[in-house]
Amino acid sequence: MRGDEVIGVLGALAQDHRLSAYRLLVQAGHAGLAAGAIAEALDLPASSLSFHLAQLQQAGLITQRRDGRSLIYAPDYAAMARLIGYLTENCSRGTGGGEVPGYGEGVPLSGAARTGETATP
Amino acid sequence: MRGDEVIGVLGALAQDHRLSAYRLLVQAGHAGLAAGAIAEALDLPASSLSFHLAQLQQAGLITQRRDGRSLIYAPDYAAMARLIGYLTENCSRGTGGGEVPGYGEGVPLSGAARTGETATP
DNA sequence: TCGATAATTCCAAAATCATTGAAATAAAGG
DNA sequence: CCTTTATTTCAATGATTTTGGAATTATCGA
Repeated sequence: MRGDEVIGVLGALAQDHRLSAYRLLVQAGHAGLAAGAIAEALDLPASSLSFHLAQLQQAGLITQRRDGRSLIYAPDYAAMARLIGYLTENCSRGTGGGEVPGYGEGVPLSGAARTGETATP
Repeated sequence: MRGDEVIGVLGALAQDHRLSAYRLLVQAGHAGLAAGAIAEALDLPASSLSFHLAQLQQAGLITQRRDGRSLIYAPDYAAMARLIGYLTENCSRGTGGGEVPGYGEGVPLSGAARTGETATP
């Protein structure tokens, strides 16, 4: 995941209406929710919600599909997995490579870092 | 971790200079870096960097300590761990609780979700 | 105490982001 | 074809964020 993509995903989630909408979609799971249902749940005007959903979609966090008159939004779990992978690998303890062996708090590397797993298989 | 704290941390990281600064500090590890060293590495005017470091500190992502004339910044790994925990528990697959048993991709619940931990209901 | 160094805080301009009503678009159902 | 329902796009407005120079604060060494 490139740095500018990460910024996009973080920025998309760093807004209360958008984080709420995303969480709602995660709760709804694979089936997703229609835009109207989200607007009602979050008590937002349709046009405001549309703006926020576009941001989430642009960041790759959610997908859109049409079902009759409704547009159904659902989470793209892979994007979140990639974000978590990035943060774990690039922004967490044991990541720098500059630590003096035997120094520090003695906490071993966490699973993904130790095994060299990446979030984008 | 409360929802508004998460927004604060995400917002703090969702800016390229700040994400770069934070990554630099993670690389530097526990020893940290002086503000001037960060400013030089990122090629930023001192006052701009100061603004960004304040944002990161306010979000709890970094700590500040004085060493002589220098102010040394270092990452607070626990804050990042909490963010990753929140995203894993509240924003990832298997988190909703609304899935039909036996349906879906057959991926089992992750640790925190399985044990019934919640991030702040 | 003075001068130099390392930073921050202050401030105003510039840029970006969020919000909303109204108009436009798309699909369904008479 | 016309109406209803669902949602997006547009344009205007207000709010927040980012920037960087100038002023300020803290520390050190002579």
